Amino acid sequence: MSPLSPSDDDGPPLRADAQRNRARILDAAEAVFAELGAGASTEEVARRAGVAIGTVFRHFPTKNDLLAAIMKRLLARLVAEAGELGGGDGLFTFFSRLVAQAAGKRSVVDLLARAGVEIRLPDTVGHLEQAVGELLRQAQEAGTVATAVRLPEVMALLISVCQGALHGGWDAGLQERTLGVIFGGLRGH
Amino acid sequence: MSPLSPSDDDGPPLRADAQRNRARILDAAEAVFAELGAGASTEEVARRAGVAIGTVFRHFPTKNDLLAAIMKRLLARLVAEAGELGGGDGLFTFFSRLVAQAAGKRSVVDLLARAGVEIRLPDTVGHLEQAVGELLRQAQEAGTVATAVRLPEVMALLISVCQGALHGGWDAGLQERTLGVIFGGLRGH
DNA sequence: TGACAAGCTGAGTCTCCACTCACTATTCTC
DNA sequence: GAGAATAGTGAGTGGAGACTCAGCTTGTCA
Repeated sequence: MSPLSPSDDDGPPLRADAQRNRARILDAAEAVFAELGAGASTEEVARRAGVAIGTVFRHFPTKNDLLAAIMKRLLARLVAEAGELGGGDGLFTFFSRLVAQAAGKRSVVDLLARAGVEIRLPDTVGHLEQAVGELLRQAQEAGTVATAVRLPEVMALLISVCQGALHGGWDAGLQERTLGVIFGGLRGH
Repeated sequence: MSPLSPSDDDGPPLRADAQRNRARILDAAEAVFAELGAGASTEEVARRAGVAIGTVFRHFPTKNDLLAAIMKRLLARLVAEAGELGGGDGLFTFFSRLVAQAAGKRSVVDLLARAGVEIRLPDTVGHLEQAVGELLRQAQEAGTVATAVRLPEVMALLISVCQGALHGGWDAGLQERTLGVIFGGLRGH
């Protein structure tokens, strides 16, 4: 893994054009990887962003760095989303939203799956676990989730169901029924 | 997709050495893809099988054909395994065994996920659905699974949980607790 | 056992893709 | 607005991996 990518560290601030391009590249990469999976070429990202390929590599020295940067944004968004939920149904809502996203976008899941393997993002992943943990706590307090349920299996289910939704191309009905089974299991009865 | 691979069609029977090599290639491929995922090189498969790479391509004109052949064997085994189970716990046992396999081997899941995407194996996948459907029917008859549960969500959960186990590297305890939640959901209370 | 078909071999081709770098263009600073 | 620093460009490099094929080997069958 390269050292910190520009705009992450505290080095000299980026030039205006560089900031613009960096944002364009991130957006393009997110879209491209969402459509084609993490196997999509860096060239395609550059084309979509409207920059030369060299520019992509200037900002993200390796393809992995680019993936990591996207992953970080995605996770940060999820954490934010989780942070806004709560109460008895927060955890369930979070599950549903994640799955709905996963069914359409390869990136979320393709990347989620890589966390901890090729990409190291312990902090951000930790934050997500923390946020989900809080949702779990609130749900258990409200009595909508059995107290025997622990965080690791909730995370495991979250990842599983995203993977499944992605690969299986679930429609809305199947999503609902599948989650229904899991929610039943979480409730305990 | 290429036409039928040798030994699937009814053309002239394979020569003895060809049969031997075909079997070796399939075994090697299964092992290699299990370890390294479907991205492993055909060269590695040839090396492990102790044949030249040309031989692999003689038997399986494209890498996809090779993957399809392995997939077919894997699914056939799963169907056979499902066929031997039954009663109130058959479905649960099947789930547990699949997940236990998935946690160790990339192939099962990596390939399961591709069914219907790159690889076309409608018959065999259909057979698996049929076999799982029978397990579901028996479990519902025995009262261990709620009657509201339908086959599609069972398949969806099966695939999800395999994906999750694969990517997350679950240990035995996590497997058990995660499946516990799902089993609870299937039971209905 | 000889002859022919079937199968095996592996160096070589082709394509794709991550990544580089010498050069040019833009922005910033004073 | 000029000079310096920063950023952009895109043809080029290197490597990996799927797939081919001309020549050699082996099994089969009369």
